Amino acid sequence: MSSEARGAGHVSGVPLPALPPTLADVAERAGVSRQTVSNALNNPDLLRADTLARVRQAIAEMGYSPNRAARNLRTRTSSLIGLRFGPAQEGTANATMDRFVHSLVEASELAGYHVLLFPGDDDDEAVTGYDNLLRSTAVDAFVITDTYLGNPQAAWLTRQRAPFVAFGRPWHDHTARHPWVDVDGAAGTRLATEHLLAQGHTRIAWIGWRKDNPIGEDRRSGWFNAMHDQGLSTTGLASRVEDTINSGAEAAAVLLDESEPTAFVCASDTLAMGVLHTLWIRQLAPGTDIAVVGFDDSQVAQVFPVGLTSVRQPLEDVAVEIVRVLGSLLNHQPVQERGVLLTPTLVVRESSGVADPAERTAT
Amino acid sequence: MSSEARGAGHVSGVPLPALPPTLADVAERAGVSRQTVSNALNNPDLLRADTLARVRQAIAEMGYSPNRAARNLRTRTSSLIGLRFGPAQEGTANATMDRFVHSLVEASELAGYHVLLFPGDDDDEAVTGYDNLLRSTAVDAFVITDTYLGNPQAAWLTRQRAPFVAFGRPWHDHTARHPWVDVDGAAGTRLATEHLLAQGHTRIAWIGWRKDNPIGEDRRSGWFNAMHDQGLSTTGLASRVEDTINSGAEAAAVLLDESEPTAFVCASDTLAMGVLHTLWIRQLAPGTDIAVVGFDDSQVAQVFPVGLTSVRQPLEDVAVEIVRVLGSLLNHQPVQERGVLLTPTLVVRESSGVADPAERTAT
DNA sequence: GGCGACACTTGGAACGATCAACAGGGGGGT
DNA sequence: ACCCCCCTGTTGATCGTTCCAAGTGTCGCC
Repeated sequence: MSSEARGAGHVSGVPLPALPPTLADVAERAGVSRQTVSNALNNPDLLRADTLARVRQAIAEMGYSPNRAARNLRTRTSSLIGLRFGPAQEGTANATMDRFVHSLVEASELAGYHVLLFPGDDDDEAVTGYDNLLRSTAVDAFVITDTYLGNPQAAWLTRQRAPFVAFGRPWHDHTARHPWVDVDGAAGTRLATEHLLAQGHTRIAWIGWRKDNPIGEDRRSGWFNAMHDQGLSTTGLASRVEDTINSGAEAAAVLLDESEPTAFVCASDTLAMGVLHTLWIRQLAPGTDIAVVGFDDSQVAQVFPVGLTSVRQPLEDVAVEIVRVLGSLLNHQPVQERGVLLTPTLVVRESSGVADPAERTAT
Repeated sequence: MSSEARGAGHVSGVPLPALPPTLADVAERAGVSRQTVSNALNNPDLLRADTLARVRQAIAEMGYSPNRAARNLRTRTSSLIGLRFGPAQEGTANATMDRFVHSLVEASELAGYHVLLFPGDDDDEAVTGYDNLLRSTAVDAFVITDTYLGNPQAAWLTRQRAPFVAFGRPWHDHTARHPWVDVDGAAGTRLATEHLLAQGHTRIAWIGWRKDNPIGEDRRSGWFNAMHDQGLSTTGLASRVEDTINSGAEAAAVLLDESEPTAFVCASDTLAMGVLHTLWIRQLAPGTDIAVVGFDDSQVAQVFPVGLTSVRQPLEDVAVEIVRVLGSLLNHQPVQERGVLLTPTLVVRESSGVADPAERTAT
């Protein structure tokens, strides 16, 4: 084992002693005072180069790492970001949350934060969770993920002056003043539609969610505007249904019978799976006879034998943005933008009719 | 708003003051000393009933909650359980991890713990993560989830005397002495096989993973033994492939051609999806012509038009067991069992040939 | 009435870090 | 030669809780 000084990522080969070393221990070994060691960690610029090196060596030799609790107590921070991890959404093909959490964990780590999960099946439980964590100063900030109509969580957190960033726009609440990060769904469906237009399709159908869902209407507008920009009619080419495979399959059947579209853009991969199902039943080849594009790039889309072309949300970027805004918030720096809107990409696979797309990505 | 005293779940309607109340504030209001308030929280038995009530009322009125950092510092605990949240496994139909994390979060909450996520793409990064969290006393214990052959994480944690519980048996390391909780995969596939046998199938094929995967071999043994218990031959009925849809589809095609099975038991839903694909191509109706059973009860299984019968791991129970063992470990109580093995259930859907199963569950 | 046992309560110290304020040394300007 | 200030590093106090050992009151018993 080398004895050279290493940085924060140091991993000692020896077992942890019963009581880990403290700042004072390191100070004594390095022949300096506690505060100097503290400065070596938090304000290295204040130290002379040789002193800094000496302290760092002592830190490395002893395998010292600052006690979290003590630091938290003194600085009134925790370096923890709270995230409600509600009940698993079984029964849908959507694993967006999973991917997002991964991205958030990584982005947080880079910014020196960790992610703390807490349960909460409904709004009341969620608020109780927020309240407990806030009162006990267990977390520095929150990330909230569902910003559906009238969600009381954002309003409650705002009232408590708790720092938080939302993944998702405050669709119905124009008075909301909290920072948010979201993905431009309309841009995604426009991308999908233009991808199909570029291949000569003119009768491109839409299968989306019910009208009261603002996210669904947003995605729909991308298809709608892309069509009309080309002077193409959308009459009879749109359907609004529940987000289930069966609904998607039925809607596709009806549209095929009544309007003879050559391509489908869907508000979700779940609906797109329904379309694929109908195509199979009718012996129509996805990609060759009829093109299909989904939304979310779910596991099903990736894994299916006929790869499903799908709009992919840049969740990694979303997480990075959220952490960035959170950082500004916590350092009392002004947050320039109220909201950040990111553009998704299109993952092209066989179902949209491009021969051997080899997982191409269009932007 | 009522002014009656409420318990720990109290949610105040008023915004949080700039500085939350402390133990001393509550003590002053209740006309007692700090220690008495502390006892009211941690050792209520020590207080006279009327004093306890008075203190509790003050706590409720002020919306007091003990400062986490101070408590952690003093007691050298954090009430946090560390869980590595590695890279998302895209490209498989498996969302087991997601469901497990949810269960763990809920079970932890009930036991007074929270779950802390940290990244780590490979073993080295994971160990670095463990090391940092341990040295800074940021977590009380760990839960580790992948116990594949030669995983150095368990050995490292053992060497550091860090409390941890593994989800998964230490398959290859018989010297391992750490506690673990796992699901009996063989029992699951036996359940699946016997379910098919009960419906008159005798030529039941197996599609599993490569031989070097002990989990796959375990699951295979359940099918194998169930068949032989009935005096049925398994010759030519087994296939070992990669865990992809395409591999499953190819294996199914070969088996159908060469051995004419009437049912398939698969080591994963991913492979089962492949089987379904081959059936579609060959115009064979799943459930009616050929029965199929998967493993993991993934979203795909639940969501597919032809519901996929699948073995479901009792992840909720796994989480509860893990937290229980963790609790014993942290309270220095002896842990009776080295390992806990839980039995999965079978979720019956259309693909196994039962008419209108209506999501029945067999145990 | 006094004494001891018991039950409950109290003030002081400690956990380990950071904040605030200050001490000594050296260099530059007047 | 003097003053001042910057640079570097030190000391005492503090965050809010729990542990420790001693204090106070009440009660029963002789």
